[in-house]
Amino acid sequence: MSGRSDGPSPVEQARRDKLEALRSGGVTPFAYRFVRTHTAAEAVAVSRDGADAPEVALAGRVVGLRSHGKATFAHLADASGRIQLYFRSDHLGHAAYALVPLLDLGDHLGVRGRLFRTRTGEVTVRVGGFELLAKALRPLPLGKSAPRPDGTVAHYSELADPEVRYRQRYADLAVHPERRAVFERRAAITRAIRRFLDDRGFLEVETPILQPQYGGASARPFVTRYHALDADFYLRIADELYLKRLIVGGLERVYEIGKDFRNEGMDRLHNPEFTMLECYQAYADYTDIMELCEALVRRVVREVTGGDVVLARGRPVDLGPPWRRVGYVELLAERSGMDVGRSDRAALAAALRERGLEADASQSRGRLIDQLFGLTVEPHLEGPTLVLDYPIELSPLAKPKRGAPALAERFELYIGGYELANAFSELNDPDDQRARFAAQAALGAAGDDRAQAMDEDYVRALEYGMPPTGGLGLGVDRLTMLVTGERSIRDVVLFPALRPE
RNA sequence: GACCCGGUAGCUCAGCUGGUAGAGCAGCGGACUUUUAAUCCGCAGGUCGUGGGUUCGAUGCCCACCCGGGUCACCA
Repeated sequence: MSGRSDGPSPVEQARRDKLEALRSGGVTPFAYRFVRTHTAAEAVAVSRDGADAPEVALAGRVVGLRSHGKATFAHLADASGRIQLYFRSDHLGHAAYALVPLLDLGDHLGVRGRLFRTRTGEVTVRVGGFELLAKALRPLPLGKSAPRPDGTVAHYSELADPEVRYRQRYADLAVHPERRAVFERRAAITRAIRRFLDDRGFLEVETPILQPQYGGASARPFVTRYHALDADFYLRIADELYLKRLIVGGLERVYEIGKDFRNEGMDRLHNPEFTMLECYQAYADYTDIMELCEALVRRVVREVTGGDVVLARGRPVDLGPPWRRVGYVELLAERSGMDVGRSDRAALAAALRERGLEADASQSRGRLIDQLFGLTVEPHLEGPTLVLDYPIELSPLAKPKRGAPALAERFELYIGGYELANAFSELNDPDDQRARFAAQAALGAAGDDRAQAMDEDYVRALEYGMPPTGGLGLGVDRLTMLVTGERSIRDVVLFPALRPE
């Protein structure tokens, strides 16, 4: 990677030489503002042939340069697209044209001129005047592209190294308009989520990220030091417990879209900080949330893509109704042959070892079951599937299932082989909650570092009375992957976590 | 964390069984007033990820480390 050495590279030196030449020619190479009349796309749209072709003022980055002696063609790109520029010595005047060779790919330029069409029909600005707005002292990896005979477009010398793309996202975005489009879509997704929930009477709230005690999920936290209080604080792993406190407080429908932080590994599906939607609805149970979840996902996908079909792992997945609803235990029996209701820890560990996993019977039953599920079931959940009724020991914040107390009223949404959402009928019996926390604390004492801890204040809140409530957590990054067809979470997070350079 | 693959010019890549590196694009100089991967002529550009080792000689082989990607394991 460049940029760590002391001096400028020869290419950079050439640009600095031009910078000095411009300065000594009286040009200010870093301007203060430029008033434009059109974007590139607007200019192309309004262009007409003939004498009344409109005069435009455009600003953008130089992304192509073709010098022909006393004439030069260039392409200027802004957020809307690109447009061709035509500099002519006799049209611009000798003095102004003399500055054209001092331009480089990547420079920001403001241009004024009348639109015309070239012989090949491309809308082009006949530049009557231009201003350098910002000199690019470092060469951008601007690739080239050309149409192939089969109609597709061939790209040459594109920025391809994923490390550089993530570390220097500014360069990636500057050079790849299609990368910018992914993040525009991401914003459209969160807008659509907000619109959907606002329409249903949900209140958007913000709860602490910096917490004296973490909870609401089974995960290891990041720990930080709060000097004023001389105490360790945690970056939240979930919004859950705070949002349900608000339900106790009488905010009947609340949601939050925010960052959670989990001190776990990173891969295609996991970034240590990620964006989660959580919403809670009083007087609802998990069947209401199933309806809400389906409607939410389908509406977001439809608003952003215009259809019901998304790409998961490169394959199309139809999100049209109905979505499959199937029991967790049933699925596990179907795929693994194990009846988890009857299997003890030794049998579960043996089943895991059969499948090549290191497992031993000292792990908690819940954890063994969950591993077996992850191994045998998850990868097969291609189409949208609501997996229902999890073992209760995996779900310390969910109500027992009516008529089947070994299970919890909980579902997870799977699409494309990965988990997208998690929901339950929220446990609102404070004594039961206290007992569940105590059981978790015992697992923690036995060495499970993801076990949840007793939260006395949360139990106190429940003691004031929480109405029956349905809650949902949905991974916004993963939803974005689905909607954009991206295969890695790093391609939908602007600045994914990386090792320090 | 384990395993596999990779790191060579600004970018994309080549480099045979070890003989101190090549191409295209970008850059620089020249020609060119409707080109569009512009073209043509010429030039320059590299601690071959880092540090050791083997060897007369290492980009290539061996070891360690750094960084990334993929797969698996755990988590959303």
